[in-house]
Amino acid sequence: MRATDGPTTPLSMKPVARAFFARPVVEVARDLLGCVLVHETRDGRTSGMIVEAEAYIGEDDPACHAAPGPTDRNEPLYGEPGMAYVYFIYGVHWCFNAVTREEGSPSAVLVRALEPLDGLPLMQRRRPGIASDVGLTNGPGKLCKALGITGDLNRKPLQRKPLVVREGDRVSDKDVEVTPRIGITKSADWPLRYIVRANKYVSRGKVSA
DNA sequence: TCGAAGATTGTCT
DNA sequence: GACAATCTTCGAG
Repeated sequence: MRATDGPTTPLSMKPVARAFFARPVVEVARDLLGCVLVHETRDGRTSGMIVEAEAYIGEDDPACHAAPGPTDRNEPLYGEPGMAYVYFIYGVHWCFNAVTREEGSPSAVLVRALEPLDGLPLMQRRRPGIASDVGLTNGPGKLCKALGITGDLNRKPLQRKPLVVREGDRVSDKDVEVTPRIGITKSADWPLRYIVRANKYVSRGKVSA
């Protein structure tokens, strides 16, 4: 299945090329599954395999931040594909996106969940009280906190440190599941959420008790 | 200048 | 299952 049969480490994987992001956003979202997000800070390195991603399709998508047209906030969406778009939400959480480009349309992929690989102790330090590794990164706000991602990384290229997306093992089509997006009110039924089937690190949106 | 909404999460009932 | 926390952004007046 994944990188369990070799000495593969995130550092031995090469960063994904900028051209990877200069494609239709739905293709990028699907292909990001299995890739590895690596963040290096002075505290150490944390990384995780992307197991859940959502596509936001430019100005024609009511749920996309670009829907109202260009503003100060969504300006990164109109910039170079392959950049980070990090924004603060609900006054509490950071969310990480990768900027893509679909025929000139400002679009992005929201990374919603990771399977932790490197720096587990550091992630746990950043998220005190979380005993299980599953709970560290199974949500967009959670993974940003675990990896130490903040607005400082907004508009930073994802091809070089400190924040890098590296090539991982490609997830086969039969292991990819497509569902409606989570946590939004506009065009919420559009099937633009891509997840690794049966992966326990995938978020569940509104968690039911 | 003011008010409302938001791509979430954790806690309480 | 329901709701509060907390703040940035944007549209309206």
